[in-house]
Amino acid sequence: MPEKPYDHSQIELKWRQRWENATLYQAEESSSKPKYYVLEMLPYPSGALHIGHIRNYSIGDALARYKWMRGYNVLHPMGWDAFGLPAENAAIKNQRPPREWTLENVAAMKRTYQRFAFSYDWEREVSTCEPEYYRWNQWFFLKMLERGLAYRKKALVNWCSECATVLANEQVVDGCCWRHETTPVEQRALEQWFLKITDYADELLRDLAMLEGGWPERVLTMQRNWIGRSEGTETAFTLDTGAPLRVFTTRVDTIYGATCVILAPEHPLTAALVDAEGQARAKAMVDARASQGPGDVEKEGFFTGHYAVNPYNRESVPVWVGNFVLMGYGTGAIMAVPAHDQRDFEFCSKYGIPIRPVIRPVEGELPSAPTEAFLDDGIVENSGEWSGLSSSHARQRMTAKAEAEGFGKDAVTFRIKDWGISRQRYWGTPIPVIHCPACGVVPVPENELPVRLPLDVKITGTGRSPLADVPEFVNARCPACGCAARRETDTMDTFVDSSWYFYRYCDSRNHQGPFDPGKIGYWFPIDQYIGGVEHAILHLIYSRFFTKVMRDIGLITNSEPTRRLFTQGMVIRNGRKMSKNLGNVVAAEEVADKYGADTGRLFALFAAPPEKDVDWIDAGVDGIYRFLGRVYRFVTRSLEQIPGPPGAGAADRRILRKLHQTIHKITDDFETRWHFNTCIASLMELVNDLHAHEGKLSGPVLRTTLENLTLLLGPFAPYLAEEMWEELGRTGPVCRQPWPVYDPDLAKEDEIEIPVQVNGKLRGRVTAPVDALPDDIERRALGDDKIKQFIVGKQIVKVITVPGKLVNIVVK
RNA sequence: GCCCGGGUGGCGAAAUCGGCAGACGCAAAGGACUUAAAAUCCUUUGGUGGGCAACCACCGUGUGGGUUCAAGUCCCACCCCGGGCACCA
Repeated sequence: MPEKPYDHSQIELKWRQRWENATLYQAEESSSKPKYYVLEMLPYPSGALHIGHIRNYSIGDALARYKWMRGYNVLHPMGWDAFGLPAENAAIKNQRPPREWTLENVAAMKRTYQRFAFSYDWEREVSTCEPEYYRWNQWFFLKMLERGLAYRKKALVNWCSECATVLANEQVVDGCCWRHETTPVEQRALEQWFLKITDYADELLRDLAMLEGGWPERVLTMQRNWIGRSEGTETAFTLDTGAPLRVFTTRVDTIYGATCVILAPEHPLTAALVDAEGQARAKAMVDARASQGPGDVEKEGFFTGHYAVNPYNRESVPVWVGNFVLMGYGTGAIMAVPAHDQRDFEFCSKYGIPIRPVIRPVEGELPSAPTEAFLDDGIVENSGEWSGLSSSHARQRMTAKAEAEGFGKDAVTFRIKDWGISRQRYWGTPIPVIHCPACGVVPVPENELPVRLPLDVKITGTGRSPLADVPEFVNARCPACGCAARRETDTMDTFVDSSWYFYRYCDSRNHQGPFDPGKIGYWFPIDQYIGGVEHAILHLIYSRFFTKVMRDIGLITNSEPTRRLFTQGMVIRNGRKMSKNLGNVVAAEEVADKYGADTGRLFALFAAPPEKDVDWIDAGVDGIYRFLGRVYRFVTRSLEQIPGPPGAGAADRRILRKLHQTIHKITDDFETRWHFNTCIASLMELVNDLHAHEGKLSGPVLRTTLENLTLLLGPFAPYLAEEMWEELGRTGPVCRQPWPVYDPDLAKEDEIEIPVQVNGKLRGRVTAPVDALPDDIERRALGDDKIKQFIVGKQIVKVITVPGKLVNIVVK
């Protein structure tokens, strides 16, 4: 039978048509099989998939197909993070309604997903911009409002003038907007809605321990730092006005070294203590901080003219205002201990404030004229009754005293702040409350949800929410008293949408609630979540928070959404992450046109191990295309050999050995480290061996080898595998065939070559049976002619024999 | 500054537990087929030196030390690249 050329377009078109209406990838609702929930992060529908997306989804898809073949009931869904700013920007630019633009993009991207044969259960598709979805955002918001987890306050917020909206702290990168990297974030005072993630700060931190082993250590560390728990003491100095001035410190053991107290410029006491000139200076500090990027900023401050009394030693110290003291952390005021805190040291040195050491090293002297702060714990000195105690001991005793005498207490502070979710934008979930002149803020009753986003809205991109200019939307009746009232016009941060979408997949058509808790009980937690490391703190903290709130509401029983997380590396091109914004994308469709989807998928996985960043260069894609063609032609021209008689030649044994070694390698990788680049390399080796033994293989061995090769290829190149399966006369989708079974006996070599070193240098090789005993191997090594040249006339000190690995002869 | 990654041929990479460095692929060179080209197939390909030759010797995993019979892999110090955090009291 002549070989057939590899026509990727024809093969992929044929199977795409056959799979179109199939239920191939649908998860079973009730099944005796073990469940497996594999999830890739849902994309923003920007219009086109690029090769960076393909890499992400090829990893998840290979895993999903492997798990099906291993007999799991697999849930592998996909959806759209469909709200967000680009739709509004596109609307301004092209005069297109955001919804139309978004739906078109979704349709185009869905076609690309299907073209690449990603195995999603599209019956469960979720799009966050649909009222059926966002009504549950609103519902969760009302639940949080009931529980005091959603609240409103006037706050200094991060404002991006480019987005014309507020940003969460997590969305500020290097002092600039995360989407507009050159636009500095300004501070503005606005009434904002917040979700009280700080109520869960302790639990979010503690439960990271549950994720240990299943999540990358790097992500756990980033979350720990972000939550930023620190234990210390809150204690009150007494101002000369008689008012208390509370400070937070982790080093109360150094308080006898406090030589001044410093307020944040926006601290309420600052305005109360200083004159108009001082207030102007403080305001200038706040503004300067907002426009400053990261990096070392010169410490500045001024004396308020007031003093405060240290509660421990009754000493009166000056009260300063300092630009480096943060209002948002601790109490917004610090005691400055220049001898034992480097920042305080810099500040006090600059302004001539005394530096008084009170901690000495356990083995050493109290420094007399320090040139930098001594930061370590040590022995407390010059501190009255506490002198002589160790730092940690002193902290406990001194805090206990504060508590007993009522001027202080144990305190824990967090770096994480409440999550500001108000956005002055149109294309997002309306916040379901009504502002009534009589009743104040009134929640929209549950049975009136969803509060629908009006669709015919003029988007201008100026300052306030476009919804404020839609009278039919704004004008409402107060649900409580019925009088005329104004609807909230802010919409929610889109990170709310993505905080719970993976629950909705389990029951995406439910109209009674966000989902049926029983279905969550079956599918959760997610067995494997796959996405970019750029979401390590934003999405991955918010969604953990939502899970805990949902649990406390009684909707679910799990405390964490995700058992295992895999963060794949970025695809870099021209030195930047591949992104439509940066205009450096390689379009998935172009690769599929030229080489086919299978080649695109395989190449994305072959370039590097999946956790590593890859610099995208097109060179190399030809090699993958050649490989797939080589496999296909080999199979088609081998078909007439397959009915041939059995045999037991050396070629048969060698191919079966290689086959089982390959099965072992790939299975092991799926179960452990996912180095699909080497999996593909091992398939290439197997195919190279097949070519080397072409014409020498018996029919049955040829058949079993080609069939298993097809199954091993299935998770990576689904189209070609399906076509080969059919050519081989088999039926049924490849992704539902049992995974090949590794036979260690067949994989075993019978004779191996063992390198022989003399004094650590490779000098020759001997062959020995694979299970030869060390004595036997050593005898062969010492008897080898080549080796003899290196040891003759010398004294053999010792011989190290590692069976199956090497022999090292040490001579003198 | 602190905390993670990483540095291996011309290039992407491999070496999973301290045991033959460079699997697999790209690119390149040579050859077969072809009127010719493409495609395909075969061969060579870390560096230096030597040999007609199958080969042989020496060097080689960012740099310098160390441990070990044996180091890309472990330890110490340093350099460079990428990422995260960065006045968090």
